[in-house]
Amino acid sequence: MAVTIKDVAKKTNVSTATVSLSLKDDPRIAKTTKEKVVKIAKQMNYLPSNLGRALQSSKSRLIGYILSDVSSSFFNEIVQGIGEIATDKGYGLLVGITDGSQEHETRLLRLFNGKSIDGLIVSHWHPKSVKSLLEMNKGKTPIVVCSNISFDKTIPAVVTDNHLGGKLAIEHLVGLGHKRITYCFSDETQSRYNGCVEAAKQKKIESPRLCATEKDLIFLLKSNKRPTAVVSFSDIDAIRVKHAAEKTGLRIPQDLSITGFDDIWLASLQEFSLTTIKQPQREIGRLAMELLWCRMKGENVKSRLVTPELIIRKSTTTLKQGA
Amino acid sequence: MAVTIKDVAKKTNVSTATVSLSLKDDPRIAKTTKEKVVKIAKQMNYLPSNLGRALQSSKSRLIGYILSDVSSSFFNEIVQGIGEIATDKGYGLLVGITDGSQEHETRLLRLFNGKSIDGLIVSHWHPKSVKSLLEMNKGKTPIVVCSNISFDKTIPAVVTDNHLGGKLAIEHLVGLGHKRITYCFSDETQSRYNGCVEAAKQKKIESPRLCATEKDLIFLLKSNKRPTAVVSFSDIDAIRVKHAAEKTGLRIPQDLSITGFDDIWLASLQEFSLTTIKQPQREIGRLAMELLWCRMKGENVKSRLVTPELIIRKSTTTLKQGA
DNA sequence: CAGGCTTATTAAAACGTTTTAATTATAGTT
DNA sequence: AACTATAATTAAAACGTTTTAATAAGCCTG
Repeated sequence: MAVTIKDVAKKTNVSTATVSLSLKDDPRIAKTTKEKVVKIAKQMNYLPSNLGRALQSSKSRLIGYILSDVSSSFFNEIVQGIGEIATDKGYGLLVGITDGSQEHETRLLRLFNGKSIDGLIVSHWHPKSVKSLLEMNKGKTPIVVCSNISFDKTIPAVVTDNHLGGKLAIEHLVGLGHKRITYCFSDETQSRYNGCVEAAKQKKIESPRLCATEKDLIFLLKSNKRPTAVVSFSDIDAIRVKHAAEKTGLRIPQDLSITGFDDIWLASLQEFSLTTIKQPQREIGRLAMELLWCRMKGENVKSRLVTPELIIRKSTTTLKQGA
Repeated sequence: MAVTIKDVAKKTNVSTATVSLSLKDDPRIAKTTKEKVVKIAKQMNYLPSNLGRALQSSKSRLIGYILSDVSSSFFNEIVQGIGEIATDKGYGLLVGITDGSQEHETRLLRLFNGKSIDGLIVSHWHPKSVKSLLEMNKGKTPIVVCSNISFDKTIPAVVTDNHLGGKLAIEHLVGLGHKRITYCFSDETQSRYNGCVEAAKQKKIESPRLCATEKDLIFLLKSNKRPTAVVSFSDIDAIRVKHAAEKTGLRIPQDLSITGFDDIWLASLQEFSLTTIKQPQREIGRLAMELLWCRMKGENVKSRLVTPELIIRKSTTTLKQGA
């Protein structure tokens, strides 16, 4: 149906080779022929089929992105960043959402493999997939990890400097006079909490306590040596903390200062006005794609730490004297 | 690098045709040969290349999805729904984010065209793209619209019954005793507002007033015939309404009832606890992909209205007597 | 055993490109 | 005029499949 290179060749009275060469402005073709071909090709609305090209070059000009869940606002921006650069470079972005299911994930990986993607960005993976990912990466499909954690030193990752993020939060709170700080809830990355611990040591306050559930937190908040501030693993966690605190009658920020992490859209809403550690998500996505691009060109690249930034809003305040 | 059908053929001492036929369990091939081929193919880890197939059949087994912005929680769920069904059917999902820019959009369309997608789902389009979309749809690339609005009767759409949604909101509020209701802010779809108007007429209350900006709303709320309830176009708008109301000293819901639309994740948060009209987003995505699938098989399909549902939370309450 | 049927297998073409190496045409030297 | 060097073009192969039509092999049947 669509017009092929043969059609153009026929119309121009020239071989397909000449058409191909002309269209990429090869110096071997005489200027006059080139012009004629280009003109007619445009006239016929000729668009080279990627399928043909892909087969010939065994490059599909497709890259894959695997994540577990788009509904977390966090990854939206990353997708956007990746898509932006991918489109710029003329690559299509094949998105796979695993929903956290390992079965979905292997299915996707197989699907992607069949599509002969030229590269893969991964934001989430099941332990069971690691082997096949490493294989792909060793083979012809370079991988870049774009997440909170990197899973293998042989695979470059774009990761926020979580350690620094933790430190920033603690330093901010200590600056406001806080001395007893709790860390909620999860600890996926390890390094955020570690950053907190290190900063606490430097600032000579007691090491922040780790608290895993709302229930534990409420218990802690009711004790007589309750924390005056909470560092949360994420903005979402910060909201959980806020709810728990309000349940025990504490007001934010007068009675309890809270910091988040990520700076998702929510954090800036008046209701929350979360002081948080911002990750430049879009930039992270862009960077991941840029790195992948380098790898696809065969260059060697190293992992990148991106720098988080403290955003001060209204969920933190100076410690009341005598509290 | 990868093992091809030829490799398998060689190893089995049989032609590529036999391998191909065997692998799809064609009755023409003798049982014994079939078994041998299948066994060896599996042994060699043979995976047919989609590129080869695609070229041969001029079907890429790729479908495209175009939206303007993933960061709106609304579309996340839709992507998820589409992706789910697409993967089920063995299709890869090519996602394109236009960011609202028409330039991006044409670039994406071109890119997708080059990738020879077998179908396209569209959640957002620039008026200037309509012509080329209609062309694609007439050609070999069926399109399904998945959005608040459908843009052409020749293209099937999956759309929430917005008219009903508007009615549901009004009926709920009237049931609570409200008689003076304002509609905020945008009116993209027309039909939500129309639904409101119709329900108002049926319930014999004055027709809801349309209010386009926060400023106008504040002015209205300060007037002595202020509305006692607001129907918002979206959950996000509902939050804007809430802020505006609080700015003028009104409490939610005692002084002003508010309904949202969509039921995004945010709406269920304690801080907002929005009464809202839920759209089954994931289901919408799934349905869109199912329809597209039918169209790709050549079947004729009609647009589908999906039914919204009233979710009652705490942002609406009975009208105080004498207000 | 020639002729006719099945059944099993395969050669070859096709899909749309790109690329390499070969061919042809042109101009330039003696 | 014969030859060579250069420039311009192209034939053909390759990429990995599927499919169609042809061939080959085996078995009956009269």
